[in-house]
Amino acid sequence: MNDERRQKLEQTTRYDPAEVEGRVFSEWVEGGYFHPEAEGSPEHNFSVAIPPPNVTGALHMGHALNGSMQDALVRMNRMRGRNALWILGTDHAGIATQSVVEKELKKEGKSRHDLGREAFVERVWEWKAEYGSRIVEQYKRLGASCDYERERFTLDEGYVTAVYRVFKQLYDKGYIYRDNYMVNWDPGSHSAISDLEVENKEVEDTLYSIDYPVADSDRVLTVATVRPETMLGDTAVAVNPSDERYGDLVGQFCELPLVGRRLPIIADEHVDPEFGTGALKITPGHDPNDFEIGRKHGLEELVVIGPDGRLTAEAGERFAGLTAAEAQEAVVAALREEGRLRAEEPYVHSVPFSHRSGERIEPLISLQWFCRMDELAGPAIAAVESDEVRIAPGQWKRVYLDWMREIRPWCVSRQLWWGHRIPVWYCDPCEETIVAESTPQGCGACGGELRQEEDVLDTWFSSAIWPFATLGWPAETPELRAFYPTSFLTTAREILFLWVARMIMMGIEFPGAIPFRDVYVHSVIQARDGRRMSKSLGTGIDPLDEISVHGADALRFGLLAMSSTQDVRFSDAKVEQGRDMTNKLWNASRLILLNAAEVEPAPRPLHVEDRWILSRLERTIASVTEKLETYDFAHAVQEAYSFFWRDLCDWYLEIVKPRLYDGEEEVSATLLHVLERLLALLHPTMPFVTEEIWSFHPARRGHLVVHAFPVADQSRFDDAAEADVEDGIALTQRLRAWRDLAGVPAGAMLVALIDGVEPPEFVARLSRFEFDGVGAEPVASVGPVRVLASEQLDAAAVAERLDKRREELRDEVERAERKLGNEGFVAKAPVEVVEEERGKLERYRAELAELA
RNA sequence: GGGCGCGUAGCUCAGUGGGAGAGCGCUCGCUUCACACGCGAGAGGUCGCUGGUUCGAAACCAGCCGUGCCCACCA
Repeated sequence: MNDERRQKLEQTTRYDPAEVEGRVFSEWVEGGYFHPEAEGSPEHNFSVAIPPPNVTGALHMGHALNGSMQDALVRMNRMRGRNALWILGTDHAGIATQSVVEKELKKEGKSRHDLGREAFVERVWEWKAEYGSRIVEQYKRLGASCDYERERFTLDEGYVTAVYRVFKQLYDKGYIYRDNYMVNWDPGSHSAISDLEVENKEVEDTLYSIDYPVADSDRVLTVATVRPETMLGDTAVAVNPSDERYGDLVGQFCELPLVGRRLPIIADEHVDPEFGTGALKITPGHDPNDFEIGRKHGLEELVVIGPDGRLTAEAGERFAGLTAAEAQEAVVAALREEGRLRAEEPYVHSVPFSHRSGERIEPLISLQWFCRMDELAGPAIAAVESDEVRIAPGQWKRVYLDWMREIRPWCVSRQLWWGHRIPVWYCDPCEETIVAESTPQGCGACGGELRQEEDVLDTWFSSAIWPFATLGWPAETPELRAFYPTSFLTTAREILFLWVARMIMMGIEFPGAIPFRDVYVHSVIQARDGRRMSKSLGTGIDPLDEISVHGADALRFGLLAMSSTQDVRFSDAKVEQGRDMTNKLWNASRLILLNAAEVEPAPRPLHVEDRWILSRLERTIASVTEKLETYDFAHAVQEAYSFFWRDLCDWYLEIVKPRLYDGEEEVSATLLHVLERLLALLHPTMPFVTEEIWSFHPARRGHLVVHAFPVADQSRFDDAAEADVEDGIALTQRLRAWRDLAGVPAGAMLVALIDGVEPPEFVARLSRFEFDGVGAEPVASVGPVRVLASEQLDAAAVAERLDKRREELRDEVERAERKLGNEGFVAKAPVEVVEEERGKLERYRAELAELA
């Protein structure tokens, strides 16, 4: 350390993350530490594919937690000398990105249709070029050690190749097909969306009961509906086959009010005889259940509501052109007028909404592309059942399996412009359909001109191949050979089905191997009040703000410390605890670095406390490592905290200060050794402050980011030293407490004698006692310490203190006696437990006798 | 309707069969030569309720109450 550096260390009494983080991060990037060569095998390397954030996105707490966990593991494995790759990139996020640019256009008074498809897509690319890297920059603020040189985008050139290859192969296998089918139509984004993008919410509607007259009879069938406007598309009325009330009507017809259409009365198991009158109107065009029933019975599928949410000509000229809401009003009015409305009552039920746009889903029949999932699901189920892919915590494994076993076809087409345009071409003259990986020259059959499918693929279709497409698949790249399968994936549970399940299926189908070994489903960080963190609710907490105020290490520590398997509320206190820790790390390091003699770091124990701290250090290394390896980040960081704060700072540093100030070589070497190992241990979770401190460490040969990760040295475990020092600490605390309660001034030195074995030297010093007192009368006992009378002591306060202690001891003795007096306990409890209890009882009795 | 969680100190949370813990907050005392983002000492809990298993339950089982999430096509 030169004079300038030493001066900086001396003068900086407070750790300043803002001054450190940018500088240190640049050093890492310039050092190329985050960019591994594509060498070695996946078994020896360590790789993680980041859950690609949306290009439109800003870093939120979920990313920050997720990133802190991934970075901890990537850094730990990099320090272990493994080739560690953290793949970074962003997702084109079809609907989200398209909406952002459409909003921009709207400010200019234009719509995407004014621009036309090509110009609009061009415009989105421009937007992406300008704003799309924001979130990547934010990951850097967090300290994420991603490979920024290998950044990918789900719409970049190579990625499109991979997506088209996948589509074509699934099509050739017969999994992908086109069909007219009931889909979730999102009127907000004007597109079909998948089941997984639908969110059910409780809504209060009105349940209308409507009389449908039975043809050639004076009977009526009363049906109930919350959407009377859909009756215009009714093509049947159904009853349960076992329902005796209607048995004679099955096969007959009734007449649809307002329209006059003859509706067959059919029998279907799906109808619940208990609900309402037990008669169900069937609208195959606008209700998923009715659609199923309609297909089963070969009913006509009338479309009376169009994709624009307005009634179609099919609904009759009286209603055509109205919005669904207007039509509902008109239909109800007309029914009332005709005396067909039997009842209206408030009705609470759950209704599907678009997760994307928030609008109420309009179930529609439309021509879409689907992917059959059964065949893909089989091996993906087996992989998880056999723990080839391990999902933790355990309950999520079952959730995954349950969902996979019930998997349904996936609607993969979206009526958007921004995304992977589906690689299908149609030849209108000869009605040929061509699926190809690249644009065909013309129709092979008739040579005619081709027209590409207008729809794009669901964004999740491209994210499903993320772990291997990012490594260059379908080309056989060195990256793919070195880093696939990846090692680890961490994710929020909300995308377990949307993303994780699909990656497993695609990984097995295409590269032919699972995409990752371990999946860890992390907790959700809620707002401080327990609500969801969300921008629209105004409950979001910006990780960048936290980093600006407290530093990235503080936020990382806080998030890891508060994370667990259950959802937790964001805790400012935990981030502040992390901030305090960075500051204290800095200051404890200053104490060591500025005072240590010039020696090589090495364990050189002279006293019991030296053996103790070395033992505690190695045990902490073992334990923290084990917890990181099992994704128990919360306990990992809190245990490291507790070793550092309590063992090292509160006790060891206080104990050895005099030796350190004396320039003793042994303690200097030991402290430098402890500091080196501690910095390395903490680096994966608190990378900035540890790297910065390391830059002042005399043993530094290179950056800490590639320093060896410590391996616990079990030969330093020392039960005897730990017991002796822990006893000394306990005695010190009792003496301090005794002083406090007896009202002794903090600075006063007391005199005492030791009865029996001398405790470690530090006990007297840290409790401000002199154990060589002579001549005076003993006034109290604290363990083996006989406190002697002196002018510092107030006799009344001492007496009160003694009374209190006697009271405590009597309680303890009584408790232990009661327990040992229980025959069941003595007979059935393990011997060690009983022996331990006997030992306690003896000690309490002895101390009580002393005080009597 | 099915499934999964949670209910422990004022707050946020650990703790899964042998004497209730952490961080923050609170009280008292410290300008002790690394750190007041600090140091020392404290106060504070019938572990949601009821029953059961056990020598022993915050922990295991059952029921109840409260609360959160996921899945599901009863109009």
